[in-house]
Amino acid sequence: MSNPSPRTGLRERVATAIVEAAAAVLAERGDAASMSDVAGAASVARATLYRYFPSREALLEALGTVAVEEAGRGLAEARLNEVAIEEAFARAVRALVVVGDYFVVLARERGRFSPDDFDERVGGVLRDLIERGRSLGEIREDVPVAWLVEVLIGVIVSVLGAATSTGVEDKVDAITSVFLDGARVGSA
Amino acid sequence: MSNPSPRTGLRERVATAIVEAAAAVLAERGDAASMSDVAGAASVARATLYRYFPSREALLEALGTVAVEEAGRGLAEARLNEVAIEEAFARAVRALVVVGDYFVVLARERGRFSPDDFDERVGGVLRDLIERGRSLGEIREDVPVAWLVEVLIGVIVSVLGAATSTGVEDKVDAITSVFLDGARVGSA
DNA sequence: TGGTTATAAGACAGTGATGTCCTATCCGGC
DNA sequence: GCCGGATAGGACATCACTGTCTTATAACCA
Repeated sequence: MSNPSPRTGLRERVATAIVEAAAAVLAERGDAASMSDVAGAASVARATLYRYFPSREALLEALGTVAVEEAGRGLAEARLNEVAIEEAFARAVRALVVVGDYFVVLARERGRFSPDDFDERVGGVLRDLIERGRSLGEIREDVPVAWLVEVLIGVIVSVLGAATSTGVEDKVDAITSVFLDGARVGSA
Repeated sequence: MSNPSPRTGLRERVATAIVEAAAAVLAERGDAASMSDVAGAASVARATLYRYFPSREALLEALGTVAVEEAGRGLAEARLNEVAIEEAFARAVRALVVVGDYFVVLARERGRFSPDDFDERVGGVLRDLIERGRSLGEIREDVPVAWLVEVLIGVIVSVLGAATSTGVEDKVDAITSVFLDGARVGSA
């Protein structure tokens, strides 16, 4: 009895596998997905799913926590305010694209759980980035910051949903470039 | 008995009022909204709601049909291929913004009902518009058309969701301008 | 191999939403 | 004022999902 629980390693692996499956299923089918769907996607019996997460709410919360954690950590590690605006946007987008389905679910379902955490660690960071760009004269001021934040999130989610099997950098480049410079061919 | 059904005028009015309420509720709460929520929002008894739409599925389908119809009609009447690209995008965006909550629900829930109708009357039109812009050298070719279509839809939905109580033209201008030229301050 | 623990599979009750039905009431047309 | 259809409000069965539990089996560790 040296360890409090002997198989804590495996347990954590299965837990993350379940959350991963939940993210995939919820990203695709949205709220309509049931616990059976999640269990099936995770190749796990429904009872096992409930052993790991005592309720649907608990699973959703865990998923949201992981998503906010990863997105927030990625954004924090990106040192956005230490690089030029364009590079900062590229890093921010990359940090969120890497989160993948987790971020899609988070963006869609934020407000139902932990809207404060999301705002503090993701929304607020994007807002700060945009405002820094404004103060440098690089980001337009004729559109409310809140709209730009929503648009950026929306563009990321759209591309993540539309992308079939492209590499991460392709998506990051496309999102960053379209968000910053639009769909029109630049004069450059 | 000159008319097949005497109160057909009122009936239609109530029906559209119900669908309107459904669009508002579903746009805000998503799939989580129940028939009771819709009935409440429409200020109608639940039984009455079921008299007009025999099932939730029927209500959703009616909502989707109206949304596709209005969006498709607006796009068709916009004569997109008779004006310059920028004006065409503005008209397309306006046609979809005017649909409001209907379009938000449609964009979010498309694929669950009538994905073909949506593709034919909305998605395809946007795709054609983008491809015309490409052939004119005005729209970038380094991002897949499908992505651009999704991004445009995503931007519209994002702004519609973020906008508090702004006028339609403000939203249209912001969406069109951000989609075409991005969030960065142009060199112009 | 033997003992321990997680798991799969399924039965089960609780719950909330769906869809049906009924009755008193209301409202528009005469 | 009167009448017919529509509505509000609520009771009711049904259904799907949730969450709990049991048992036989499988996986793991020593």
